[in-house]
Amino acid sequence: MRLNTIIQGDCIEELKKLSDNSIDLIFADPPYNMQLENALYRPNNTKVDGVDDEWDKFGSFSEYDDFCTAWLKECRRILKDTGTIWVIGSYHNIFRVGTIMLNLGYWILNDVTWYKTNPMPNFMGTRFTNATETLLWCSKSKELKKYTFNHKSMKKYNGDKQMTSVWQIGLCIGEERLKGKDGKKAHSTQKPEELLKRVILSTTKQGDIVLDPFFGTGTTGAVAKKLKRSFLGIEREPEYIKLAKNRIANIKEYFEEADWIEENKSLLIP
Amino acid sequence: MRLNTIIQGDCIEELKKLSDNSIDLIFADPPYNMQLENALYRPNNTKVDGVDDEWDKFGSFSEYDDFCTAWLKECRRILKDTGTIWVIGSYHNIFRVGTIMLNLGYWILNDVTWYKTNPMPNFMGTRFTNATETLLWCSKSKELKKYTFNHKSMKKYNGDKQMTSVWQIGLCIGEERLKGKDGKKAHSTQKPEELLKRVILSTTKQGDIVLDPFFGTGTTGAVAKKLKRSFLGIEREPEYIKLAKNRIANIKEYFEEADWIEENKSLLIP
DNA sequence: TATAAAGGTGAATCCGCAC
DNA sequence: AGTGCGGATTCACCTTTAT
Repeated sequence: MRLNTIIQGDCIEELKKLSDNSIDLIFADPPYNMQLENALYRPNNTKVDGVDDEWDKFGSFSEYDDFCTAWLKECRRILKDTGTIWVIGSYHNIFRVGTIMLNLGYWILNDVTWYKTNPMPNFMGTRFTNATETLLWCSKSKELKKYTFNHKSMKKYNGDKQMTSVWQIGLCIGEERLKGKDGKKAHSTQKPEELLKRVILSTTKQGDIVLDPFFGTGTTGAVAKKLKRSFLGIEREPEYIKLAKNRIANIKEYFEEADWIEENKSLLIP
Repeated sequence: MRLNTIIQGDCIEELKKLSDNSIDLIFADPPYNMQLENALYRPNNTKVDGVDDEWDKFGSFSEYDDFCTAWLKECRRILKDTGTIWVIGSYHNIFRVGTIMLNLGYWILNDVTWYKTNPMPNFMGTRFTNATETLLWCSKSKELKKYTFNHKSMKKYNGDKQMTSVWQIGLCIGEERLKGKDGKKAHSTQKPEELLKRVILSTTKQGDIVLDPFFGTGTTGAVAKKLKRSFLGIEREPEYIKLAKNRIANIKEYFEEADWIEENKSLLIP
């Protein structure tokens, strides 16, 4: 298995080619199946540039369920027994994803809430501001208890208090947000690096292999590199792969990990 | 239909006796199916008094799914077209509940995160502190858009900023927590009144009928009374009913609702 | 140059009535 | 069910333009 590469192809097909029990961590940011129908306008009459990508369209709940069952089943097969998986979603899809994972035998360790510090408001005043996304962190099964969790590191990272399942993190905007040649956002759902930093720092050791089956513009790969983990990405769109490769190649600064290293000396690769 | 009463009996059987399109709001706090097998101990070897009630035990996912499908189906039948439903749960059950609701045709309006200000830590350091529960707020279907949502009131309640889907509220402890004759907590999962206050204030008008099919020790009834709404409770355990009746009868103070009244004059009952 | 004002934007299931 | 139109509706943060 060649590491630190991006495989171009269909997620399920490419997952099938990977070996049993070979991956330490999976981070998956699948399509949410948002079911948006009409355009949304702000109070000043500008149009919201929402998600209307083809990759987010499914014909029915049943189609979406079949898709998720297929890739989640492969993920469980290729995960090591000490490995865990993270799946991120919104209320549009996370309940279906959670049920499918439970039915496949996954064991939920935490439902982590990404509490957005700067969510888009509900302009019409018809609901509460939707301020969260949910991450499911799961082991392969209830019986497997030797999964990696760097409790001390996360406690230190959190100001010497045990980190909770609520993570207050801003949206990916500004410098960090990748732009296309037209100056517009290159990917409609790029995740903030801080989110991936917490994921990778908490649930991998140095040298572990992190797989992202919906690689997009490569936030998982970028953070893995900055934290000196190996990564493997699967992505269908050549345009995203191009951006991701360039992004990762240009990384020259690494995250400070002094605390983590201090607490995990025995895990370090010589 | 006699209002402001508690019906003793099986939740599903009693729901079946209620009329179509007759309820304005449902708040449901069903069994979570926690699947706790071994006792949990604190670092000092004291045992954690968790949920170990018979009513929280189900033989399998399928049994739990059947149970939830049955009561959620009845709830959808008895809700008015302008009504909505809230269901609270944890990661143990909320994904199954959410999927069942979607499959029954409910339409998710928000997934509200109850962010506990004082959650129980993870003593073993094996996971992140589980600091949330999730509330699903749903209408009967996608097409029904005339549900009650007191946007302005909630905005005022929240310091003149739109209220988000994250509610920071403490656990129900201290004076508010009902105790049995032995001084121990009377109910293992009593919810804080602040939670119900936000639910009822945001999604009912004065005089509306609020149904709680898992009434327990009556937090829903108590808050409904304090906010001058009518309530209807269903509860199987006579012991809980006794406590709830006494609790609600003793209420003499009402929540201040000046802001709400100011913003909703047209809705007031003469 | 510095500060202020104006404009843009983010995984969004976002109106209600008359015809 | 679809269309048209009057009217009510937003928060944090970053970028660009104006003073």
